[in-house]
Amino acid sequence: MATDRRTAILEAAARTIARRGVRGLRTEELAAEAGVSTALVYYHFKDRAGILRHTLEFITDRAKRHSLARQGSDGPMDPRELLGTALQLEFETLSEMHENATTWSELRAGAIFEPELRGALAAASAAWVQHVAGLLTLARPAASAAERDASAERLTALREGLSARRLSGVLRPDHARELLGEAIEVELAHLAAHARP
Amino acid sequence: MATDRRTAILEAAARTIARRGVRGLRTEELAAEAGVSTALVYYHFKDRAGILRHTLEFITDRAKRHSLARQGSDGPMDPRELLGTALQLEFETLSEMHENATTWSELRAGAIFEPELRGALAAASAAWVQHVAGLLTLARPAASAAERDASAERLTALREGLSARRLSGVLRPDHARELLGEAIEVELAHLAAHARP
DNA sequence: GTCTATAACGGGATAGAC
DNA sequence: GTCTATCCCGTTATAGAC
Repeated sequence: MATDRRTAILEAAARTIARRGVRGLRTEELAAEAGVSTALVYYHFKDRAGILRHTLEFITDRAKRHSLARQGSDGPMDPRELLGTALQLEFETLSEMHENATTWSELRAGAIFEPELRGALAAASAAWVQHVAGLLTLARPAASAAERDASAERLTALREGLSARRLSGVLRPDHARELLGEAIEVELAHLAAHARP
Repeated sequence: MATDRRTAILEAAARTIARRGVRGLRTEELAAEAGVSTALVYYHFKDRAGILRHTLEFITDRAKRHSLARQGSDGPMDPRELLGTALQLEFETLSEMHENATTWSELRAGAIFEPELRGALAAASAAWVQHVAGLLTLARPAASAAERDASAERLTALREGLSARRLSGVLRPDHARELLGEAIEVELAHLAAHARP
Protein backbone atom coordinates (compact mmCIF):
# COMPACT_ATOMS: atom_id res chain seq x y z
CA MET A 1 0.00 0.00 0.00
CA ALA A 2 0.93 3.60 -0.49
CA THR A 3 3.07 3.11 -3.51
CA ASP A 4 2.46 6.71 -4.52
CA ARG A 5 4.37 9.45 -2.77
CA ARG A 6 1.34 11.56 -1.99
CA THR A 7 -0.21 8.87 0.21
CA ALA A 8 3.17 8.16 1.78
CA ILE A 9 3.36 11.81 2.82
CA LEU A 10 -0.11 11.69 4.37
CA GLU A 11 0.73 8.56 6.34
CA ALA A 12 3.95 10.16 7.49
CA ALA A 13 2.02 13.30 8.48
CA ALA A 14 -0.34 11.28 10.68
CA ARG A 15 2.61 9.54 12.33
CA THR A 16 4.54 12.74 12.84
CA ILE A 17 1.61 14.72 14.22
CA ALA A 18 0.89 11.87 16.62
CA ARG A 19 4.49 12.00 17.81
CA ARG A 20 5.07 15.75 17.95
CA GLY A 21 1.70 17.46 17.70
CA VAL A 22 0.50 20.00 15.17
CA ARG A 23 2.67 22.66 16.72
CA GLY A 24 5.64 20.34 16.69
CA LEU A 25 5.17 19.34 13.07
CA ARG A 26 8.24 20.34 11.05
CA THR A 27 8.04 20.07 7.31
CA GLU A 28 11.57 18.78 7.25
CA GLU A 29 10.86 16.01 9.75
CA LEU A 30 7.69 15.10 7.91
CA ALA A 31 9.59 14.88 4.63
CA ALA A 32 12.29 12.71 6.19
CA GLU A 33 9.64 10.43 7.69
CA ALA A 34 8.06 10.04 4.27
CA GLY A 35 11.42 9.62 2.58
CA VAL A 36 10.99 12.60 0.25
CA SER A 37 12.24 16.16 -0.02
CA THR A 38 10.53 19.13 1.61
CA ALA A 39 9.95 20.67 -1.80
CA LEU A 40 7.84 17.69 -2.82
CA VAL A 41 5.63 18.14 0.22
CA TYR A 42 4.93 21.72 -0.86
CA TYR A 43 4.43 20.60 -4.44
CA HIS A 44 1.62 18.26 -3.38
CA PHE A 45 0.02 20.30 -0.61
CA LYS A 46 0.74 23.96 -1.34
CA ASP A 47 1.47 25.01 2.25
CA ARG A 48 1.35 24.01 5.89
CA ALA A 49 -2.41 24.52 6.19
CA GLY A 50 -2.93 22.30 3.16
CA ILE A 51 -0.91 19.53 4.77
CA LEU A 52 -3.07 19.73 7.89
CA ARG A 53 -6.36 19.83 6.02
CA HIS A 54 -5.57 16.81 3.89
CA THR A 55 -4.23 14.88 6.87
CA LEU A 56 -7.51 15.45 8.68
CA GLU A 57 -9.43 14.02 5.73
CA PHE A 58 -6.99 11.14 5.50
CA ILE A 59 -7.34 10.01 9.10
CA THR A 60 -11.12 10.40 9.02
CA ASP A 61 -11.33 8.05 6.05
CA ARG A 62 -8.91 5.65 7.65
CA ALA A 63 -10.88 5.53 10.90
CA LYS A 64 -14.08 4.87 8.98
CA ARG A 65 -12.44 2.00 7.10
CA HIS A 66 -11.21 0.47 10.35
CA SER A 67 -14.60 0.77 11.96
CA LEU A 68 -16.40 -0.87 9.04
CA ALA A 69 -13.79 -3.60 8.72
CA ARG A 70 -14.26 -4.42 12.37
CA GLN A 71 -18.00 -4.57 11.95
CA GLY A 72 -17.77 -6.94 9.01
CA SER A 73 -15.01 -9.27 10.15
CA ASP A 74 -16.41 -11.01 13.21
CA GLY A 75 -19.82 -11.80 11.80
CA PRO A 76 -23.01 -10.16 13.04
CA MET A 77 -22.70 -8.49 16.45
CA ASP A 78 -24.99 -7.28 19.16
CA PRO A 79 -25.77 -3.53 18.76
CA ARG A 80 -24.40 -2.89 22.24
CA GLU A 81 -21.12 -4.52 21.30
CA LEU A 82 -21.01 -2.53 18.07
CA LEU A 83 -21.40 0.68 20.05
CA GLY A 84 -18.61 -0.33 22.36
CA THR A 85 -16.18 -1.17 19.59
CA ALA A 86 -17.10 1.88 17.51
CA LEU A 87 -16.54 4.29 20.37
CA GLN A 88 -13.63 2.55 22.02
CA LEU A 89 -11.56 1.71 18.98
CA GLU A 90 -9.22 4.57 19.63
CA PHE A 91 -8.42 3.41 23.14
CA GLU A 92 -6.90 0.27 21.79
CA THR A 93 -3.23 -0.39 21.59
CA LEU A 94 -3.46 -0.64 17.81
CA SER A 95 -1.02 2.06 16.88
CA GLU A 96 -2.86 3.37 13.85
CA MET A 97 -5.91 4.19 15.94
CA HIS A 98 -3.82 5.80 18.63
CA GLU A 99 -2.29 7.92 15.91
CA ASN A 100 -5.74 8.83 14.72
CA ALA A 101 -6.85 9.88 18.18
CA THR A 102 -3.84 12.09 18.78
CA THR A 103 -3.98 13.69 15.37
CA TRP A 104 -7.69 14.21 15.70
CA SER A 105 -7.33 15.88 19.07
CA GLU A 106 -4.53 18.09 17.79
CA LEU A 107 -6.40 19.17 14.71
CA ARG A 108 -9.52 19.91 16.72
CA ALA A 109 -7.51 22.15 19.00
CA GLY A 110 -5.88 23.72 15.99
CA ALA A 111 -9.22 24.45 14.34
CA ILE A 112 -10.08 26.93 17.08
CA PHE A 113 -7.59 29.33 15.58
CA GLU A 114 -7.37 28.09 12.02
CA PRO A 115 -10.86 28.50 10.56
CA GLU A 116 -9.94 26.78 7.30
CA LEU A 117 -9.85 23.48 9.21
CA ARG A 118 -13.38 23.89 10.49
CA GLY A 119 -15.25 22.61 7.46
CA ALA A 120 -13.46 19.28 7.42
CA LEU A 121 -13.78 19.02 11.19
CA ALA A 122 -17.53 19.65 11.23
CA ALA A 123 -18.08 17.08 8.48
CA ALA A 124 -16.06 14.45 10.29
CA SER A 125 -17.85 15.11 13.58
CA ALA A 126 -21.26 14.87 11.94
CA ALA A 127 -20.28 11.57 10.34
CA TRP A 128 -19.37 10.08 13.71
CA VAL A 129 -22.54 11.30 15.40
CA GLN A 130 -24.59 9.85 12.59
CA HIS A 131 -22.80 6.53 12.75
CA VAL A 132 -23.40 6.21 16.50
CA ALA A 133 -27.01 7.35 16.14
CA GLY A 134 -27.47 4.58 13.59
CA LEU A 135 -26.19 1.99 16.04
CA LEU A 136 -28.49 3.40 18.71
CA THR A 137 -31.39 2.93 16.33
CA LEU A 138 -30.57 -0.77 16.13
CA ALA A 139 -30.38 -1.03 19.92
CA ARG A 140 -33.37 1.15 20.80
CA PRO A 141 -35.78 1.27 17.86
CA ALA A 142 -38.64 2.44 20.11
CA ALA A 143 -36.92 5.65 21.25
CA SER A 144 -37.50 8.92 19.42
CA ALA A 145 -34.99 9.95 16.77
CA ALA A 146 -34.33 13.24 18.56
CA GLU A 147 -33.45 11.47 21.80
CA ARG A 148 -31.16 9.08 19.98
CA ASP A 149 -29.40 11.94 18.24
CA ALA A 150 -28.86 13.69 21.56
CA SER A 151 -27.48 10.50 23.08
CA ALA A 152 -25.16 10.04 20.12
CA GLU A 153 -23.88 13.59 20.48
CA ARG A 154 -23.25 13.11 24.18
CA LEU A 155 -21.47 9.80 23.69
CA THR A 156 -19.19 11.08 20.93
CA ALA A 157 -18.43 14.31 22.82
CA LEU A 158 -17.70 12.29 25.95
CA ARG A 159 -15.37 10.08 24.01
CA GLU A 160 -13.48 13.12 22.80
CA GLY A 161 -13.28 14.55 26.30
CA LEU A 162 -12.00 11.26 27.72
CA SER A 163 -9.58 10.93 24.85
CA ALA A 164 -8.14 14.38 25.55
CA ARG A 165 -7.68 13.54 29.22
CA ARG A 166 -6.02 10.28 28.42
CA LEU A 167 -3.69 11.81 25.85
CA SER A 168 -2.61 14.49 28.30
CA GLY A 169 -1.82 11.84 30.89
CA VAL A 170 -4.63 12.76 33.28
CA LEU A 171 -6.56 9.51 32.82
CA ARG A 172 -5.40 5.92 32.42
CA PRO A 173 -6.60 4.19 29.22
CA ASP A 174 -8.41 1.38 31.01
CA HIS A 175 -10.27 3.83 33.21
CA ALA A 176 -11.28 5.92 30.21
CA ARG A 177 -12.57 2.78 28.58
CA GLU A 178 -14.52 1.80 31.67
CA LEU A 179 -16.16 5.22 32.00
CA LEU A 180 -17.18 5.18 28.37
CA GLY A 181 -18.61 1.67 28.68
CA GLU A 182 -20.72 2.76 31.61
CA ALA A 183 -21.86 5.84 29.74
CA ILE A 184 -23.15 3.61 26.94
CA GLU A 185 -25.18 1.63 29.48
CA VAL A 186 -26.50 4.81 31.11
CA GLU A 187 -27.60 6.26 27.77
CA LEU A 188 -29.19 2.97 26.69
CA ALA A 189 -31.14 2.87 29.95
CA HIS A 190 -32.19 6.47 29.42
CA LEU A 191 -33.44 5.71 25.91
CA ALA A 192 -35.30 2.62 27.13
CA ALA A 193 -37.03 4.66 29.84
CA HIS A 194 -38.13 7.32 27.34
CA ALA A 195 -39.25 5.00 24.59
CA ARG A 196 -42.36 5.96 22.66
CA PRO A 197 -45.48 3.99 23.58
CA MET B 1 -6.88 45.02 40.90
CA ALA B 2 -3.62 43.75 39.51
CA THR B 3 -1.54 46.70 40.58
CA ASP B 4 1.56 44.54 40.36
CA ARG B 5 3.09 43.80 37.00
CA ARG B 6 3.35 40.07 37.55
CA THR B 7 -0.41 39.67 37.87
CA ALA B 8 -0.97 42.03 34.96
CA ILE B 9 1.18 39.75 32.80
CA LEU B 10 -0.81 36.67 33.84
CA GLU B 11 -4.12 38.38 33.04
CA ALA B 12 -2.72 39.47 29.71
CA ALA B 13 -1.52 35.92 29.05
CA ALA B 14 -5.02 34.52 29.63
CA ARG B 15 -6.51 37.13 27.30
CA THR B 16 -3.90 36.59 24.62
CA ILE B 17 -4.08 32.79 24.73
CA ALA B 18 -7.87 33.03 24.46
CA ARG B 19 -7.50 35.21 21.38
CA ARG B 20 -4.63 33.45 19.62
CA GLY B 21 -4.19 30.09 21.28
CA VAL B 22 -1.10 28.63 22.87
CA ARG B 23 0.37 28.15 19.42
CA GLY B 24 -0.32 31.75 18.52
CA LEU B 25 1.05 33.21 21.73
CA ARG B 26 3.91 35.60 20.98
CA THR B 27 5.93 36.97 23.85
CA GLU B 28 5.97 40.35 22.19
CA GLU B 29 2.19 40.51 21.83
CA LEU B 30 1.75 39.31 25.39
CA ALA B 31 4.11 42.00 26.65
CA ALA B 32 2.29 44.70 24.67
CA GLU B 33 -1.07 43.50 26.00
CA ALA B 34 0.30 43.76 29.54
CA GLY B 35 1.95 47.09 28.85
CA VAL B 36 5.44 45.90 29.70
CA SER B 37 8.61 44.90 27.85
CA THR B 38 9.35 41.38 26.70
CA ALA B 39 12.41 41.30 28.93
CA LEU B 40 10.20 41.75 31.99
CA VAL B 41 8.10 38.78 31.01
CA TYR B 42 11.22 36.62 30.94
CA TYR B 43 12.43 38.16 34.17
CA HIS B 44 9.27 37.01 35.97
CA PHE B 45 8.65 33.68 34.25
CA LYS B 46 12.01 32.41 33.03
CA ASP B 47 10.84 31.07 29.66
CA ARG B 48 7.85 30.24 27.49
CA ALA B 49 7.01 27.06 29.39
CA GLY B 50 7.06 29.02 32.65
CA ILE B 51 4.56 31.50 31.25
CA LEU B 52 2.22 28.68 30.27
CA ARG B 53 2.53 26.84 33.56
CA HIS B 54 1.78 29.90 35.67
CA THR B 55 -1.10 30.93 33.42
CA LEU B 56 -2.67 27.51 33.89
CA GLU B 57 -2.49 27.92 37.67
CA PHE B 58 -3.83 31.44 37.39
CA ILE B 59 -6.95 30.55 35.43
CA THR B 60 -7.64 27.52 37.61
CA ASP B 61 -7.68 29.72 40.70
CA ARG B 62 -9.79 32.32 38.94
CA ALA B 63 -12.37 29.76 37.82
CA LYS B 64 -12.60 28.40 41.36
CA ARG B 65 -13.17 31.89 42.74
CA HIS B 66 -15.94 32.53 40.21
CA SER B 67 -17.62 29.25 40.99
CA LEU B 68 -17.59 29.83 44.74
CA ALA B 69 -18.73 33.44 44.39
CA ARG B 70 -21.67 32.26 42.31
CA GLN B 71 -22.58 29.68 44.91
CA GLY B 72 -22.54 32.21 47.72
CA SER B 73 -24.21 35.17 46.05
CA ASP B 74 -27.75 34.00 45.31
CA GLY B 75 -28.47 32.37 48.61
CA PRO B 76 -28.88 28.61 49.06
CA MET B 77 -29.59 26.74 45.82
CA ASP B 78 -30.95 23.39 44.82
CA PRO B 79 -28.12 20.85 44.27
CA ARG B 80 -29.33 20.29 40.73
CA GLU B 81 -29.07 23.99 40.02
CA LEU B 82 -25.63 24.10 41.58
CA LEU B 83 -24.51 21.33 39.25
CA GLY B 84 -25.87 23.18 36.28
CA THR B 85 -24.15 26.45 37.11
CA ALA B 86 -20.88 24.79 38.10
CA LEU B 87 -20.63 22.86 34.86
CA GLN B 88 -22.10 25.44 32.54
CA LEU B 89 -20.32 28.53 33.80
CA GLU B 90 -17.92 28.48 30.94
CA PHE B 91 -20.66 28.49 28.35
CA GLU B 92 -21.79 31.86 29.53
CA THR B 93 -21.10 35.02 27.69
CA LEU B 94 -19.11 36.34 30.63
CA SER B 95 -15.86 36.99 28.87
CA GLU B 96 -13.56 35.95 31.67
CA MET B 97 -15.05 32.46 31.74
CA HIS B 98 -14.90 32.18 27.99
CA GLU B 99 -11.26 33.12 28.27
CA ASN B 100 -10.81 30.42 30.87
CA ALA B 101 -12.43 27.79 28.69
CA THR B 102 -10.30 28.58 25.67
CA THR B 103 -7.08 28.79 27.63
CA TRP B 104 -7.92 25.60 29.44
CA SER B 105 -8.62 23.74 26.24
CA GLU B 106 -5.43 25.04 24.67
CA LEU B 107 -3.27 24.13 27.62
CA ARG B 108 -4.79 20.68 27.81
CA ALA B 109 -3.94 20.09 24.18
CA GLY B 110 -0.47 21.50 24.78
CA ALA B 111 0.15 19.18 27.72
CA ILE B 112 0.14 16.18 25.40
CA PHE B 113 3.53 17.25 24.11
CA GLU B 114 4.81 19.36 27.00
CA PRO B 115 5.00 17.01 29.99
CA GLU B 116 5.93 19.82 32.40
CA LEU B 117 2.34 21.06 32.15
CA ARG B 118 0.89 17.73 33.21
CA GLY B 119 1.23 18.13 36.95
CA ALA B 120 -0.76 21.34 37.09
CA LEU B 121 -3.30 19.92 34.67
CA ALA B 122 -3.89 16.73 36.65
CA ALA B 123 -4.33 18.72 39.86
CA ALA B 124 -6.84 21.07 38.28
CA SER B 125 -8.81 18.20 36.73
CA ALA B 126 -8.96 16.35 40.04
CA ALA B 127 -10.21 19.48 41.78
CA TRP B 128 -13.08 19.83 39.32
CA VAL B 129 -14.08 16.18 39.56
CA GLN B 130 -14.06 16.41 43.34
CA HIS B 131 -16.15 19.57 43.30
CA VAL B 132 -18.81 17.98 41.09
CA ALA B 133 -18.73 14.75 43.10
CA GLY B 134 -19.43 16.86 46.19
CA LEU B 135 -22.48 18.40 44.56
CA LEU B 136 -23.68 14.94 43.52
CA THR B 137 -23.41 13.86 47.15
CA LEU B 138 -25.84 16.62 48.08
CA ALA B 139 -28.24 15.59 45.33
CA ARG B 140 -27.96 11.81 45.69
CA PRO B 141 -26.80 10.97 49.22
CA ALA B 142 -28.06 7.40 48.91
CA ALA B 143 -25.87 6.48 45.94
CA SER B 144 -22.48 4.85 46.45
CA ALA B 145 -19.42 7.08 46.50
CA ALA B 146 -17.85 5.11 43.66
CA GLU B 147 -20.88 5.63 41.43
CA ARG B 148 -20.94 9.33 42.22
CA ASP B 149 -17.25 9.66 41.41
CA ALA B 150 -17.75 7.91 38.08
CA SER B 151 -20.68 10.21 37.27
CA ALA B 152 -18.60 13.25 38.18
CA GLU B 153 -15.79 12.09 35.91
CA ARG B 154 -18.17 11.53 33.03
CA LEU B 155 -19.87 14.90 33.48
CA THR B 156 -16.63 16.86 33.65
CA ALA B 157 -15.12 14.96 30.72
CA LEU B 158 -18.30 15.53 28.73
CA ARG B 159 -18.14 19.22 29.51
CA GLU B 160 -14.61 19.34 28.19
CA GLY B 161 -15.58 17.48 25.04
CA LEU B 162 -18.53 19.77 24.41
CA SER B 163 -16.39 22.79 25.15
CA ALA B 164 -13.81 21.69 22.59
CA ARG B 165 -16.51 21.21 19.96
CA ARG B 166 -18.01 24.56 20.70
CA LEU B 167 -14.68 26.36 20.60
CA SER B 168 -13.83 24.79 17.26
CA GLY B 169 -17.16 25.97 15.85
CA VAL B 170 -18.69 22.51 15.47
CA LEU B 171 -21.39 23.04 18.10
CA ARG B 172 -23.52 26.05 18.95
CA PRO B 173 -23.24 27.27 22.58
CA ASP B 174 -26.92 26.85 23.37
CA HIS B 175 -26.92 23.32 22.02
CA ALA B 176 -23.84 22.44 24.06
CA ARG B 177 -25.57 23.79 27.12
CA GLU B 178 -28.70 21.79 26.39
CA LEU B 179 -26.80 18.54 25.93
CA LEU B 180 -24.94 19.07 29.18
CA GLY B 181 -28.16 19.85 31.04
CA GLU B 182 -29.70 16.61 29.79
CA ALA B 183 -26.58 14.70 30.76
CA ILE B 184 -26.94 15.95 34.32
CA GLU B 185 -30.50 14.64 34.39
CA VAL B 186 -29.47 11.31 32.89
CA GLU B 187 -26.70 10.85 35.45
CA LEU B 188 -28.96 11.86 38.33
CA ALA B 189 -31.53 9.32 37.19
CA HIS B 190 -28.80 6.69 36.93
CA LEU B 191 -27.63 7.42 40.49
CA ALA B 192 -31.20 7.32 41.78
CA ALA B 193 -31.77 3.93 40.15
CA HIS B 194 -28.59 2.48 41.66
CA ALA B 195 -29.00 3.91 45.15
CA ARG B 196 -28.00 1.70 48.04
CA PRO B 197 -30.92 0.12 49.89
C1' DG C 1 12.40 45.75 38.62
C1' DT C 2 12.18 47.55 34.25
C1' DC C 3 13.77 49.14 29.98
C1' DT C 4 16.12 49.24 24.85
C1' DA C 5 18.50 46.88 21.65
C1' DT C 6 19.97 42.95 19.50
C1' DA C 7 21.89 38.32 19.16
C1' DA C 8 20.81 33.84 17.66
C1' DC C 9 18.19 30.49 15.55
C1' DG C 10 14.55 27.67 13.75
C1' DG C 11 11.91 26.51 10.19
C1' DG C 12 8.47 27.80 6.26
C1' DA C 13 8.71 28.42 1.68
C1' DT C 14 10.72 28.86 -3.12
C1' DA C 15 14.00 28.98 -7.29
C1' DG C 16 15.71 26.38 -10.62
C1' DA C 17 17.89 22.06 -12.34
C1' DC C 18 16.84 17.48 -13.81
C1' DG D 1 7.30 14.77 -10.27
C1' DT D 2 11.24 15.13 -7.67
C1' DC D 3 15.49 16.94 -6.05
C1' DT D 4 19.35 20.36 -3.97
C1' DA D 5 20.31 24.50 -2.15
C1' DT D 6 19.15 28.55 0.04
C1' DC D 7 16.68 32.69 1.22
C1' DC D 8 14.55 35.21 4.70
C1' DC D 9 11.35 36.18 8.10
C1' DG D 10 9.38 35.70 12.71
C1' DT D 11 10.34 34.49 17.28
C1' DT D 12 12.69 33.38 21.53
C1' DA D 13 15.79 34.83 24.68
C1' DT D 14 19.62 37.64 26.63
C1' DA D 15 23.08 41.57 27.46
C1' DG D 16 23.61 45.51 29.65
C1' DA D 17 22.09 50.23 31.04
C1' DC D 18 19.17 52.64 34.37
